Amino acid sequence: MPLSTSDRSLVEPVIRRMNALRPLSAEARASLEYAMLDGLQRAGASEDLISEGDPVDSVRVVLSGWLCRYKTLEDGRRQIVNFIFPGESCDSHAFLLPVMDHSIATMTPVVYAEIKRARFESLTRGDRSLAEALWCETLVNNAVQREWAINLGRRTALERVAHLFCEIFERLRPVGLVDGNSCVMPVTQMDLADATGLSVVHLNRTVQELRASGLIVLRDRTLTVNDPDALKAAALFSPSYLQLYRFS
Amino acid sequence: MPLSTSDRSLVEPVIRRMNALRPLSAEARASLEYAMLDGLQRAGASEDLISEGDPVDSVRVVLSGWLCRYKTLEDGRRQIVNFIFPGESCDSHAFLLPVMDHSIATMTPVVYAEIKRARFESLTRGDRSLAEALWCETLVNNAVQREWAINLGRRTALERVAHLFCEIFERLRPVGLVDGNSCVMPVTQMDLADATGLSVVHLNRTVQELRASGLIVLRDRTLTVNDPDALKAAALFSPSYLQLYRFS
DNA sequence: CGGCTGATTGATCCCGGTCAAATGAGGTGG
DNA sequence: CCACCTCATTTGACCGGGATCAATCAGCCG
Repeated sequence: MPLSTSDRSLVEPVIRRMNALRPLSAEARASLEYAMLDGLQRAGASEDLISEGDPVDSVRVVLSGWLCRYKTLEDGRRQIVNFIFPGESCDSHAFLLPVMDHSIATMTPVVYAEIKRARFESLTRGDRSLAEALWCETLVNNAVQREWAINLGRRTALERVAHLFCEIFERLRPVGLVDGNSCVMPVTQMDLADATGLSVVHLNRTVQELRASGLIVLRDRTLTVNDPDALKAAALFSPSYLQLYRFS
Repeated sequence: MPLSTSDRSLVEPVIRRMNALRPLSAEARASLEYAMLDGLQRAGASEDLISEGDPVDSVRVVLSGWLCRYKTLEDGRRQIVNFIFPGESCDSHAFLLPVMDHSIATMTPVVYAEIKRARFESLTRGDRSLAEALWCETLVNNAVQREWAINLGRRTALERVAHLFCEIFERLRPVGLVDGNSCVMPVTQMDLADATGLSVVHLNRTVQELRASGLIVLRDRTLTVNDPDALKAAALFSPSYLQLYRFS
């Protein structure tokens, strides 16, 4: 479908984020912007963009909406291993690993830019700043993944959910998606359960425990945290792994 | 301490591994080998090589011994988030992220090569093949980290331990540390517990369950798996995430 | 109004944690 | 060679966090 030139403002946060990860040359910035505008796509909620085992033939950059990376076991058990938020990219390893080891699904309607492999390679060939920014993103991603491991392995249900909420808040903030003490929470409790390694039932009870203790307000797909420090304390949350200083 | 020229054979597996990840130019290979031989180090068991929050000022490549990446919570709970085996490197992000988000400890005595940041940068500046091999290593690492997430979040105790054993086997094999159906298992049950998110007591009982069912023999720091397929089935293990085809 | 999806609640069970003690297996010094 | 210490493995008893199963409730949409 046709997209207006006002889409430029749509890709701006991506450029800003990449540039914060690693300073981009003016040319890299321009050609990235152009490539993104060239490949704008939309997807509905609950669609698989790519599945485990699929060949990787393009890089996707998220402009709006929430996605998740997940893996499943043969018998249907499912674990969301990470979220993907606006400004982040999906498959920056397009040309290094041939097939996906996990799946990527939309959790909400999504707008993203798809850059084909060949084009992406020509983007990074000439200028190493873009490749470095993407590598940097991979490294931050890796750090997030490690934090998720300790979350799943060693935190209690309450700590896990609180920690996830803290992380979501801090990751949405630099892209302007946090408004005061609130942000949208457009996903189902089933998704939150799969992200925290809990059953839906117990996730629900844990959310209610957080509500009862006054740590969160979760209503109408909106999460409000009146006392962020209290929530962080309950979650044993320390944001250093997110490398946020880069975005300030 | 002085190291003989026979150390060349010590670094050879590293070169081979890097080359499998991404073909290295002859110069890259030579200068990497030289840099490693120049920075050989030893460490005893149970030492922290670097801790969460420390600045990263060098890249370490493991030549022999087992290490682990771990994170801890304020109250002492500890999660091993990954193992590091011979041929693998520790901090390939030396020049992109300034401080460690996790700690790295030896689990056995270790020999490694330390390449200082400045030297490392000059290694990658001239030739992009080495940087790409390291990026590739980071990506594989990332995939392993995701598998650990589903291991911790969705597998039962028995599946987790079986899965860890399968992974150890497959990661040791390409560096020649698997002998038939056996490999060394030089770590304590406490370490295995911290890697699987279990308590030591329950890990012990799970190991005994694996023994009783005939899936493993674990004795004298040696792990033997007589029927690898059976163990893989019990673990719901599928090795694709390890990208092993590269090493065959 | 019926059907669907997601949130919530209740009852019950069991996997895995916790606490505590016993057993082994080196290592060391007398 | 033995006494002793330390660290790792193992076992037992008990408990509780979170899973499971099932039913109800609340929107939302056609």
